[in-house]
This record gives sequence, structure tokens and C-alpha cells, in this order.
Amino acid sequence: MRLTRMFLPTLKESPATAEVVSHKLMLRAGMIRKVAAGIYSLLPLGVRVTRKVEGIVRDEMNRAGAQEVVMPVVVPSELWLESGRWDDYGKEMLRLKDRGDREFCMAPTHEEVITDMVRGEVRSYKQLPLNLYQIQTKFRDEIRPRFGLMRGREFVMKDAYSFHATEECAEREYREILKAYTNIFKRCGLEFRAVEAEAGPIGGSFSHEFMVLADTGEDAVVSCTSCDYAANVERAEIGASEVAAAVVDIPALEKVSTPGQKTIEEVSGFLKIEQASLIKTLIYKVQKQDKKEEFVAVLLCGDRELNVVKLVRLLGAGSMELAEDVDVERITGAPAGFVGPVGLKIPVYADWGVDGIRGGVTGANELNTHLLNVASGRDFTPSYADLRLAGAGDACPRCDGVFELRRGIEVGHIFKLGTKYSESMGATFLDENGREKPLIMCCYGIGIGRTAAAAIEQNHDDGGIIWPAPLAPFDCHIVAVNIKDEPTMKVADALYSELQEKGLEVLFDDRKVRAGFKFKDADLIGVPVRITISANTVVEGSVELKERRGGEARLVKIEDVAEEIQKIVGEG
RNA sequence: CGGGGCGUGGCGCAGUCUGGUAGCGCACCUGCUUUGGGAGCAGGGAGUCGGAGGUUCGAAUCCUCUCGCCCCGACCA
Repeated sequence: MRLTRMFLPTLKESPATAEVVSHKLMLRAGMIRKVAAGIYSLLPLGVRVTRKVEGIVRDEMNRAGAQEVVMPVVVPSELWLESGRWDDYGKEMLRLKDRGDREFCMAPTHEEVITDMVRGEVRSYKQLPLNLYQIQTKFRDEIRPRFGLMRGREFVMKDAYSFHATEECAEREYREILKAYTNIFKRCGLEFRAVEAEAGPIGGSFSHEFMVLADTGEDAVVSCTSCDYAANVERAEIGASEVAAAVVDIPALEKVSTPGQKTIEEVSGFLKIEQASLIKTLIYKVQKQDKKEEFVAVLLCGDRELNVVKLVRLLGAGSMELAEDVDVERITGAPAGFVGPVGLKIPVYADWGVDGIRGGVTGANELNTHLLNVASGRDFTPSYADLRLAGAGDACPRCDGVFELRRGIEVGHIFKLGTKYSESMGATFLDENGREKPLIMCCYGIGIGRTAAAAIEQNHDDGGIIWPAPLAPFDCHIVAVNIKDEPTMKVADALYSELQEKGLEVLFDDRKVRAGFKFKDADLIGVPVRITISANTVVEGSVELKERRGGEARLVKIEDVAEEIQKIVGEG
């Protein structure tokens, strides 16, 4: 593509509204333009990158035996009423009416549609398993869209759904796609982790997220430094490590006045005691499954956070929330900030870490007062469990390694759905014994635009984007330093044709602007290889080759250019 | 949903407090010079100041309403 003819509006300054690098660079490099909050148009360069991601995804999905379908964006309410999600999905689902006042939505996901498609056709176990996928636009009316393509309202997603006669078969397929996803993100040239994750509101029994590692990621991920365990911190289990110390040599409890010192930081600073030696006490209001309410206390080391999901699971609760101030005072006798486990009449749960605190500090359940020399087992007896949010240095639950903490961008998510949709929507088949059973389902998603954005978050410098070769909009970028110089243009034109004939995608900057201007644009756009053609090197039959990802420019004989580029971008 | 902020040429902003008839940088067009890291000079085009209503001799500026966009928070002791 000749730059003089390409719709590629690059920007020197970045629009004020862009917050994260990928968003800024996509705007500056002329890949996207905003149409409304969380809604973007893709410009030619954006389309090229998107197609690269889609191509890899499509290829690996097909290879894994999945078949491509396309489902509608606008879906009638009936299907959602059947699954129960018309009411459950809430405001994230954009609803609309047609001229006959019939209700529809812009599909935020397609479980209902695919289940409907399959239930109409699949009758027998002989037709299973089946894996169908699509690459389609979805709409979720996010509370707060942000970060460009990273968290838009309208976005392109590859979603796949598999259908099985048996659990074993479903799990086998789940493993297959896990492998396929690993191939996909490897081929995209991204550093990523497949992590154990919470299944979330979509439901199901287990799930993995694919996280592209980048400091700007919205999610926190722990991974073991010595085995391959990795998990979203929301999910991560922690291995037991703290060993209980002997209780004997701890001095007696002592009250200390701590006027106005409520937070962990304040108490820690006031008493000159490490945050880790403080015992944080949270009072939670728990909604049990049978709708009864109960209050519980949760203890954590002062420097750690509670993982609410772990507590919910431990108690088998329906939901829970922090107790209101009035409830805290009624139950403990003190306002929030001065609460402690000693003498509490409600059930007390503690994270394992608390067992390691000897001679700790807690609230005294008395205004402006804390207790010193508190010891678990002597002064209070909690039920211990793994309750804290995992962090760096915590023990791995699978081996004796420890966690490191990284940030990640969720680009893929796979779930085992089970029979949630097939049961509610009557998608059944007849097994070998002629018995009717609900189909067992799994679903598998990949955010296409988000993957491109994540690639930028992970691969950029001050000058702009540094595309991993497989996602790059072009393989190489020819810069003709001076278009008025005839020898230069002769070589540039010839190379442009030759490289294209050899199957390379070539961007040719033939604009009448100064060299520096072209170099800046080239760095911004981030094509892997730049070929600089100028009068002084052309005389000796060579041109300059420079890789976007570091490295010095080097002279290459004109006849060797194609081969060199193919070596770098890994084609041919 | 709660809190905060912003809408002024394509982009980034000043001007608003203290009303007087719109300005700067980038981009764009023309010419000359320049030509390896976002050139210089000269000339030029482009804005119903988000929209509606009001106050006033006069409104980008003050008041009311409205629309749009952005940020922070939504499990914190």
C-alpha cells in the first residue's frame, strides 16, 4: 500500500481523553476513531490488525475441529426469557423494540442463540460432540466503558460453544480448546498465562482465563515461580505455610488507649507496630441460602485483604456484605476501627496467617482502645481457613514454591457450562440407551480487539507501537527518504513490487514530506521492519534495514532484502 | 448508581472569575527556501464558543434547563 493513497490519519498529539497507552497509540496511529462512548470505528490500519488476530484465531479453532457459524446481533427476547436471563442480565443488555413493539436485544453473548440452533437439529448422541464458533460483534452496555478497544461497549469477540453427551467428552474438549488457545496466543507473539479463574455470573463448574501480562492490566494474577500453577487473585488458593508459635511466653493482654486511631495505618503508626502484627477484624452480614441473616467476624493480618469469594464459599452463603456501622456497634460494643475478636459472641473465622501472629494488636471492642499481646488459641479461638487475597510471596497450593504477582489483561476465557442452558431451554438428545438427556456445554471466548490492544500494552516504547510480527498490519515499511531523487525512487518502486510479489505486505511511504517526519510515523505505526532508501546507499547498491524492536540499522544489498525480511517476520 | 471535571476551527488548549463582538500551537491550502528524526519564512481558508431558554444596550463569559464526553469510587474498617 502506498501511503499517499492510504487513509491513515496519524496524530502528533494524543487526544486528551485517552488514558492508557494502547488507546492513545491506536488513536495516534490512525487505527481507530471514537463514535460514542465505548463505540469505535476501525480505520484501515485497525482493520488490518484485527484481521490478523481473527486469522490466527480462526485457523486454530478450525484446526481444533470447531466449525464457524454466524449468529445475529439482534436477538428476540423470547430466547432470553426461556433461559431466564432476560430478567437476570440487567442493564448491561441493550434492549430495543421493532416496529411491531416486539422486544429484542443487542446480543451481549450468544448461549441462547446457539442452544436454540442446536436443539432444533441435534437428536442423537451420534451427532455429538459439536463445537461451533463465530467471530461477531457483541454489545454490552457497560457501566463504565474505557480504555478504547480494551473495554468498549461494542466489541468483536470470537465465541465458541461445544455440546457433549458426557462429562468426560466435555472435559476432553475443554482441554483441547485450552491447548488451542495456548497456540493462538503463542502465535500472536504475546506473553501470557492461562490462569484458573472464577466462573462468574455465566455459571458453570470450572474455568480458565487467558491473561496477557502487562503492567497496565486491569486484573491481578499470581503464578508460582516453580510450578505452572497460576490463578486470578480473585480465585488463587494459598498453600499453608505459617507455623503456629508456642503460646506460653506471651505476656498478658493489655489495654492501650488509641484515641481516634481507626485504620490499620493509623494504629500501626501510632503504636509503632508493623501492619502485619495487627489483626484486622471485619464484621460481615451474611445472607444464607435459606435467606436467614447472620453476622460473622473475619480476622486477617493487618497488611492483607479478604477474598470475599473464599468466605462466601466457606460459609455456603448466598451473598454477603460488610455490616453497617449500627450493626457493628450493636454486636461488638465499639464503632468500626476498634473491633477485635476477644470476647465476641458471633462466629469468628480467621485466615491462616493470623495463626502466625503472636502478641498481636486488635481492637478492644471499646471506643478509642486497642489490645496488646493478643494470642490466638488463648484469647480467642477462631475457625481457620484460607481467606485472604493471594499476593506476592504467598505459598503455592500445589508445590512448595511461592507466588509472584503480575498484572494481566483478560483476552480469553473458557468455561465449562454444564447443562445450565440446555436444561432451561430444553436442548436434549437421546443417549445409547434411548434416554433423553440435556446436552453438556462448554463455552470459549476471545476478545479480538482487546487482544490487539493488549499486544500494544505489552509491546510499545516512547516512539509508538512495536507490533509482534504476526499481528503487524504490514510486514515491512519502505521509507523513500527523498522522492525527488530518481535513483531512490527507482529502487523503492522496484522493491515495493518485488516484495509484494514474494507475498509480503508492504507499506510504502512515498509522501512528499521530510525524512524525519516519515521516521516518526514509521515508529508510531510499528511495522516490524523498516527499509530506508536514500541516494547515498543506493549508489552502492544497498538499502538500510532497521527492525522496529531495537537494533541498529544495517546496510543490506538490494537483492538480499526480501530474504532478510522474511527471516525477520518469519514467513516463506 | 454516587462524587468530580470538561464541551471554544480537524486535534491540543487559552479566554469565562471581573460581559464589550474570538485567540494560540499543531494540522490544512499557496509560494519560496529547506531536505536522515515531526523544517523556516510569507500569505491564506476554516469556529451559529455542545444545544435550548432567560437576564442585558450587548453573552463564549451571568442564570435555568438539557445533551454529550471524561475521570474517581462501588466492598472500604
